[in-house]
Amino acid sequence: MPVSARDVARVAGVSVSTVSRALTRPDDVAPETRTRVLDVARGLGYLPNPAARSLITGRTGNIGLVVPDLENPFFASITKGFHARARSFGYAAFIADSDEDPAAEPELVRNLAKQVDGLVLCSPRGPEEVIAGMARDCPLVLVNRTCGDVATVTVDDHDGVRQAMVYLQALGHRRIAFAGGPRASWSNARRLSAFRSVGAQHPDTELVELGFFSPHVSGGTAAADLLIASGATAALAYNDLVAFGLLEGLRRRGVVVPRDMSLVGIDDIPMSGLAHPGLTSVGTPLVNVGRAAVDTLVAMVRDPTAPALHQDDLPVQLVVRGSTAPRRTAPAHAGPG
Amino acid sequence: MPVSARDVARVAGVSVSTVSRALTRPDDVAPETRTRVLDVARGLGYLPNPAARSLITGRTGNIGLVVPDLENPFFASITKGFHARARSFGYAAFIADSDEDPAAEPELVRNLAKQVDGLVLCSPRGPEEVIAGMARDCPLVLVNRTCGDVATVTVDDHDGVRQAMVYLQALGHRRIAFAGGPRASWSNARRLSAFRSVGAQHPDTELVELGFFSPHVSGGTAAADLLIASGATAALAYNDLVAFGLLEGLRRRGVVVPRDMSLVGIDDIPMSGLAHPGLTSVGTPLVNVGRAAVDTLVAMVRDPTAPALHQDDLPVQLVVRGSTAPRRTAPAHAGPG
DNA sequence: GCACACTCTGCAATCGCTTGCAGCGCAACG
DNA sequence: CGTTGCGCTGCAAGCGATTGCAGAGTGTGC
Repeated sequence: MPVSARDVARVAGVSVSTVSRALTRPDDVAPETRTRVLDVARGLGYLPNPAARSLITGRTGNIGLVVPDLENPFFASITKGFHARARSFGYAAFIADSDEDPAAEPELVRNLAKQVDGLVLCSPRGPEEVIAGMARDCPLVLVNRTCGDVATVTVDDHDGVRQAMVYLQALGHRRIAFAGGPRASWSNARRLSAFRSVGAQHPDTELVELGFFSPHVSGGTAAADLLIASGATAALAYNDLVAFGLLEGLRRRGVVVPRDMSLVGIDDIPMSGLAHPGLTSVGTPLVNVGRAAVDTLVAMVRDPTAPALHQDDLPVQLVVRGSTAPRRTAPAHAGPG
Repeated sequence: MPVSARDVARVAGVSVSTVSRALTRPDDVAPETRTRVLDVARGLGYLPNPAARSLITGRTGNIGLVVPDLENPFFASITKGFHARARSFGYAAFIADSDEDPAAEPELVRNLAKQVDGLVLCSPRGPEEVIAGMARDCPLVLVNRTCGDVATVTVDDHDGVRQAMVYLQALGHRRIAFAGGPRASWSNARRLSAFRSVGAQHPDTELVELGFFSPHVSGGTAAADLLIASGATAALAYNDLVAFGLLEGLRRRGVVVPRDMSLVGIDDIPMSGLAHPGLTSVGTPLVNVGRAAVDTLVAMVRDPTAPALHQDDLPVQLVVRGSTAPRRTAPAHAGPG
């Protein structure tokens, strides 16, 4: 039933080699032979068997993406960009979801390693040694994480946090809280350190670190009461989901955003514009991150000898919406000052 | 660098055949030989080359999923379920995003067909003939769509719409609008027909069809003014995203949900619980849909002769949140009745 | 007219694995 | 002790493509 190069060869009256060449190196074959072969191939609906091809060439024409959670809009957007770019390069895309389990990462990578030309590993949670090990299994690009000289794509977390804090300060906030993400998260470490370093440059502003929370809505709801108790008038969340959780938790306690509390998220996932109030957030070019990762990977595959690329600190841009407002001068339980 | 069966054979002092058998049919090999081979294989970090294996067995160990939009939380959840189930069966997962372009569907399927044992095609928009054609390319399972005797997984749209409308009627609403999805959408056709048929059973309730809209938030915002003009006191949206758009559009016009208008979505995507007010929605078991699709596909692959499976009308359950309320007896601009 | 160069095509080896078949050794049986 | 049967292993033939090499055919230059 499936049509092979032999069939095309027979019908076109040439050898299999010629069929192969007509498809892969058209210039090596006489024009009229080429068109005849290609016509027959098209007519028969011939598609080369990728397994056979990959067996001999060593290349698969596939690349893969490993993320912690496909349902998380942050990774969903990256995945979208990844697939679109992969397709434009002619690559098919494998996907894997580690379910936030660091132990699953190396297993997924190993399973995929042999059938891809390279992998993108997104926000891996595992230790450095493990990541270095995976990089040995197959060409690897890290997103939101660095590890030795493994290729990377990262966003400018520091500048993002800076933009958010400068903006909150401009609104008059002088006590700003940070609701962190997972303790083991590389992004969280970066954001937290940016939070501290920006704060250190503004002695008139007090910082409050609320702690480490799950990177989901539940993390934010858990942090909400701590935020209220902290006395801060504004908060920066590890990401938008945590910010949503804060929003929800605050609402339950009757704390009105942005009147009583300003809230800033990070990532600007698509739903952030839909919430009410709209969430002010540090806009990350999510789809571009996916694209950039593919570009980096393709560059590696095409020239394996080149030094690892590092597309570091992709620019971010604060998107101001309804969750931030000037600090109220009167206490929260009174009317507007 | 990569270790092949030959390497394992040499080290273990056996032939390649024995290595192969030790891995694929352990019972055919003497216990001590088997353990020796397996130990050596593990020690060398041997993993069989999937291309070589697939070349001869005809099976790839991969399955694929084609969706219209990975960023849409609806499909993201299905994708998550798909991947989890695939992995539990030992399959690796290809993913493809048609970007809502019906013409892309057959192309993506064709590109993937040779390297998967089967594909799941989610909410395809293309015409029947094209879908039937794809089903010829490789084992296919349709989600949210039927086509001849191609295997399918569908949810009980009719009952979902019925639950929503019965609930709205119980709240006193007697003029109910439907903001439809894309004209070519099979799901929309089903939901619309359910809307009509349920309405027909309740002569005291007037139905208003607002028209066809894009299945995104933008579709809902576009429909909002039509909804206001319709005189309806409650609306059912094609899906949650459209409902969000309605919510936003109504808010802009000062129409308060649920006080002035009750809103019900369909799908109950994860973010629906986070919105404010929380969106009442027909809960679809999204992750289960992904799982069910994989189960169906695996059954097909294991027994290609069996008749196509149809997991039709997976049960749905209305989830009531804050976007629905009893109909106000006084006009909207007055205080509560 | 001959040699040489060049273009195009086919032969055959090869990628790494699976699998039918044959062969070997051993135990049981007659 | 010879035969049979069985359990285990190796041989070798593929799977469907790619590709180095050789050879056929044509054209060019001398």
